[in-house]
Amino acid sequence: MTAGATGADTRTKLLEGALRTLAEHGIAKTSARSVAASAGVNQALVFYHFGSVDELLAAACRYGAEQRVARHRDRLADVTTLAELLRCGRELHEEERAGGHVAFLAQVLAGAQTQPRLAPATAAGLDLWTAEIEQVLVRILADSPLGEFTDPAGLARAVTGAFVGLEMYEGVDPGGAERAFEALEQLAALAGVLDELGPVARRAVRHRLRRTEKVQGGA
Amino acid sequence: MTAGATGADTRTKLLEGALRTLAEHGIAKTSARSVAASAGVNQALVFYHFGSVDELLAAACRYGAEQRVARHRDRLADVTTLAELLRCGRELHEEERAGGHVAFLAQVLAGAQTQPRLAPATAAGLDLWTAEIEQVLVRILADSPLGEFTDPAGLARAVTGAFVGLEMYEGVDPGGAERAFEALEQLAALAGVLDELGPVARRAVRHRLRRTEKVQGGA
DNA sequence: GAGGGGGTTGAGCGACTGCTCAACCCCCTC
DNA sequence: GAGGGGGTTGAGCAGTCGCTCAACCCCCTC
Repeated sequence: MTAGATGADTRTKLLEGALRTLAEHGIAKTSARSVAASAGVNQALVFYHFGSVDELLAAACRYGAEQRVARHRDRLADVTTLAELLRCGRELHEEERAGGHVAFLAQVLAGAQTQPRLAPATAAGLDLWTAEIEQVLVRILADSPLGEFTDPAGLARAVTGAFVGLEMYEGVDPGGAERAFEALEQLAALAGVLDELGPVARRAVRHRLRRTEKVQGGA
Repeated sequence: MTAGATGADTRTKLLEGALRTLAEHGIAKTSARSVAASAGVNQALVFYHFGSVDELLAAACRYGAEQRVARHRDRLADVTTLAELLRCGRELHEEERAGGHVAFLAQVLAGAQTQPRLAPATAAGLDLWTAEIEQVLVRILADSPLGEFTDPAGLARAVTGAFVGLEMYEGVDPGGAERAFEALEQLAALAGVLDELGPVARRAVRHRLRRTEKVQGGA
């Protein structure tokens, strides 16, 4: 009502209103007026503080990703096993889905496909997760025979993409994500087997990889 | 121009116009007028043939998924290895991305998160892919020691979700999907190792799984 | 030739969009 | 007390939205 505030909290109100609107109503119905209403603020302030709706969404994307990553960083820091990483992802899935805290990323991600101005911010938001996951993967692969044959950065990107994709799939067909996570956890257990086999596996893997590369090179 | 046509091809014109508009301009800018313009048809026909924009999008989602799955079914039928499946996915990624033929699914998927009327059609479209992938997985796992420990249906859903997620990630940050696919292909090679180890691996996997279940049950 | 129905058309309604703007409030500095 | 600037407000413009509708064209049946 009054104008006594610093104005910085109006910015955050708008950012959080944008995240809420994105998650609840989707990017198609996210407008200056709907975000402002969710933030309890006049719609003209969107343009005063951010210049345009696109810039607000880009800022909200970064803001939301930073918040979420920071919130889960501690838990990810404890992960040292592939199985633990999957359990962590599953918990994250269940916790955040209720609050729609991951949904906003999916919405902006869809919008960014055809809106060049949103793409950099969305990529930055996803990269925040990818970087965090890469650190975990490096730790996991450090004392595993798999370590020398995999690229943690590429794998981290695959994990981030897979998580967002699964999250969206779950949104339109609830219940399937649980089975997917269970299947992936069973697969993760197999990786543990290689750890136990040790040098034998290491030699077998090396042999197998050479064959694979030959086949790929010949095609 | 003239009205001599059966009217059925106006329907398909609209469906393909919808797919084109979704892929090129995103769901936020997909309207009756924009789709009709892309189809070279009057905008009122959207409501005559489909009743509403939502219904057109739902129909287009099903139509597009069926077309794409049918187009790649033959190639998937030849896949008998995890490595081959990944190579196939990579080829599909590179071929379709140029034509935006997968992008429409991602767009409708995002819209369906908050638009209940779109969800069933989107889920059906994704399930078409998932069912196809599940068949491949069953074939792959048939004579592998992994077969008895994994759930093909859950895994298929994970694969579909991961593919769509990666596709969208690539859309906002091009170039990373290649590294992701390479990393996954290296991982797939490891699965082949287990095949070669045969009964030894089978026993080790069984042992490992029992331990994993115990840990999960205790937590 | 009269009638009818599937398919098509352009105009138009009310609602909503991004964005602008003059006016205003509050607080700080002179 | 005068002035100024950051922050806020409601009204308003031009454009697009989903959707409706009366009119129309073509072909088929009597």
